[in-house]
Amino acid sequence: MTPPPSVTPALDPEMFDPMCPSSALPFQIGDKWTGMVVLCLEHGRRRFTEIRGPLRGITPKVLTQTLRAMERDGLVVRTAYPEHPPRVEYELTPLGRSLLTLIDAARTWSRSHLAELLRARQAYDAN
Amino acid sequence: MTPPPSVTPALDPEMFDPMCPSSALPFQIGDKWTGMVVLCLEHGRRRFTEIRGPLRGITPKVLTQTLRAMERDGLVVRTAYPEHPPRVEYELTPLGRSLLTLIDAARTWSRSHLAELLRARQAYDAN
DNA sequence: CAGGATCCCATCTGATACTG
DNA sequence: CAGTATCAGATGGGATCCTG
Repeated sequence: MTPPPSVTPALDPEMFDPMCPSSALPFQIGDKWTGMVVLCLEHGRRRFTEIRGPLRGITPKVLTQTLRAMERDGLVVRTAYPEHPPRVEYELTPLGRSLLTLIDAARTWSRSHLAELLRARQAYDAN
Repeated sequence: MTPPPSVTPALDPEMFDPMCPSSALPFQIGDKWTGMVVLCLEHGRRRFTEIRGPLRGITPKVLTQTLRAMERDGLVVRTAYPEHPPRVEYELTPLGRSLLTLIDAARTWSRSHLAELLRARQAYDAN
């Protein structure tokens, strides 16, 4: 018997390619993982472990820190169900969802300019 | 005899109000000071000390680090004049100037949503 | 399953002093 | 003036182990 599936389709575990140079972006949403968490929650709520999947290598402690900070800032709501084993779901608030426009602006910038930045960096390092 | 004025009007030493909650923004351009440096250079090139003014409290070491990183990424060009005392000017490249659109997106987001974020934070901390 | 508790380290930032 | 050198502190992120 499979567990009841989330309302939303499963997250692609490789939605954040570690080889993608987005880590070179000259801007960041919140802390290191905040932007990726927002994207994980873009299409509906997710459980703790579900979010953890695409965030390759994040430890539970750090994910908890990230989610707590986001909850504090009103970006996500946390819902704990009194079950055993426990189940907790996180969902974007409208405020959290508003960050998507910023992430989109960042992506647009990247498509237009990131290659140039990386070229400049290589050229500089060649000397 | 006053020194030859920069091409551009002087920077307002209080253009970055330390009491302004922009430090609470859930996003950041580059490192801590990068976004502010971009804004300092928005209207033309500036000398090292000129940039340092509005960036209250930045040490020369950190400003140098910031500017070097920006030069590496092709965001600014550094021009040193062989004079005594030395004179160095920094100027945004078109790539660096392209960040202004992102900064603008951030500002737009702030105007619409930052107050709400701060309210959520206060409410959370009240418990 | 969803975390809490500890420990540790790298990085970032700043303070201070000095120099071509 | 525009840095460099050195040192100290804070902070963030991660590894590991443990638990309701």
